[in-house]
Amino acid sequence: MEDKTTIIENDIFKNVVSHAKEYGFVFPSSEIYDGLQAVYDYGQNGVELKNNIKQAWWKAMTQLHENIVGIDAAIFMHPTTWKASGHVDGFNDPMIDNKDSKKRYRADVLVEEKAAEYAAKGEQTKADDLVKKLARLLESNDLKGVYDLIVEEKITCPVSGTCNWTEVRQFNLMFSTQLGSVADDASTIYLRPETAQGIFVNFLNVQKTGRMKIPFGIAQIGKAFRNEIVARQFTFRMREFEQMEMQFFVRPGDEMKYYEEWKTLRLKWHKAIGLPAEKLKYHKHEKLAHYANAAVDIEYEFPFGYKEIEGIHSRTDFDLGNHEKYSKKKLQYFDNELNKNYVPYVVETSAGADRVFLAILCNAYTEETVGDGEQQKQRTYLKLHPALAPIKAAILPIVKKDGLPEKARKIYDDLKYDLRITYEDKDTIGKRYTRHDLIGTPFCVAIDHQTLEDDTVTIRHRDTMQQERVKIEELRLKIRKQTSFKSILELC
RNA sequence: GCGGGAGUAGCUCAGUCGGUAGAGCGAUAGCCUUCCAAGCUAUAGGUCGCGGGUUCGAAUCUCGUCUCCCGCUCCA
Repeated sequence: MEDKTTIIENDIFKNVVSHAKEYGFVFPSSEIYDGLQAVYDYGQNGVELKNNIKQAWWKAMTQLHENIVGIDAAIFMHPTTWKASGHVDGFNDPMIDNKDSKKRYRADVLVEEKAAEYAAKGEQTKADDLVKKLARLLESNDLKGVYDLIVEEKITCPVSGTCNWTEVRQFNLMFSTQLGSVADDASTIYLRPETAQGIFVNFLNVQKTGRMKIPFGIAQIGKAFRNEIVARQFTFRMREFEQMEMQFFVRPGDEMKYYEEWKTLRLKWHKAIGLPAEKLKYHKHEKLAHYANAAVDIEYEFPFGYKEIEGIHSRTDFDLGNHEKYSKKKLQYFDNELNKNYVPYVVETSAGADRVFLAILCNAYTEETVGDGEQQKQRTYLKLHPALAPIKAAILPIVKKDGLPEKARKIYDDLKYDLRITYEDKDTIGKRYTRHDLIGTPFCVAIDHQTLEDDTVTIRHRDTMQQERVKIEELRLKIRKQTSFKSILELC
């Protein structure tokens, strides 16, 4: 029973992926060259949808909170940034696999365990030598040396008991590149693995120039890059992805209060953009990252299971504190009420734009059987929130003659400055309705012969297929009202 | 990284015993048409993922490689 459900759900996901490609939402990157693993491009409809999601987030953050402002920091940052953040040391692990048990280990951990074994047996010198040797090899990035050491020491896999190892590979989280036209070691920099650090290094700039008073937040939307061990599930886990992050700076000791507040507010936002409450849940982290003292994920029930779409972390003063240490610049705030300086604590909300996009797309994808008996047929459409839909309305003359196209063009030209709309007169009206259902256009405006007589048109609603007749002059207000971000923001 | 499955037109897929590739939908240009993809005509689109090998001949057999999917592993 459960298997059957999984299969059906996987089919639905496959359909969503196909649909995303066929209707211009998401294409595999460099597809003509066979694609590039875990990299995807957004197509003509995808970019509109994604931009709308980002706007809904940006407005919810900056427009609705007078104490939150936005920035747009560069992707390139000073290399020391990543030492301070812990990314350089924390995520450079040498990995090794045992070919018999198929288990993967941290190579350095295997050697350290061996050393501990020696120590336990009272061979302290031997243990110390081994640890020193390992440190030297890691220092010089000598992976072959680490492998040789493991073989030399006859370290076996605890599961298979064999010494049949693969070579030692480096797991590098960050992508590196060269800054400047002359390549040398000194100019190696990283593509940022998270946007947060761009906010932290600008903490004082924003606080001072914006005269921000704690508590306050800095929001940012931007690309981030990570090498993933396994990159899978379509756009869910990509090497290049976009984050929507907000760092909220608070008085030390207040962090749990704001952590709870943002936990609630962020869930509300996901509901407001159309994700159903029953498919959203919190997932509390038991194991915390090096920088956090509390962490929770907001998960959405994708066809392939509950997965994280946003993380809310209490990051303490870890980041600002470390940047103080490494930069030797004081990153503190003078609190008038307390009459003292301190390094603020940080509550982070970090949503994946691509993940929210995928959740919205999965949720919107609807296959329905409509009609009875012989008339019964399948209908596929995207039930997108009107404010998020790539195209807000299609302007369609019911036939391509009798002056209807001209009349429709006039309406289109009049509305195009206010609304993202399209004009189409190819094919029967039914086909055109269907085409727009498939990309989630909420409204289709039909111009018929009656229009020529009394300046009224019909509006056909995507979800219900119901039509209403309205005056041309009412169109603008009516469509703008229903596709405006206000309907989302009011729920945030 | 390991194991399993797959890759043929934009999409979904056929393709027999090895004999130089098809359908449906979609697209394009028209015709017809007053409301939900279904009428008519025409057209475009594929070195069968890529590269070797076997063969007179490979979409088909074989080896390698790349990409995707499922499971394991790892993960902030």
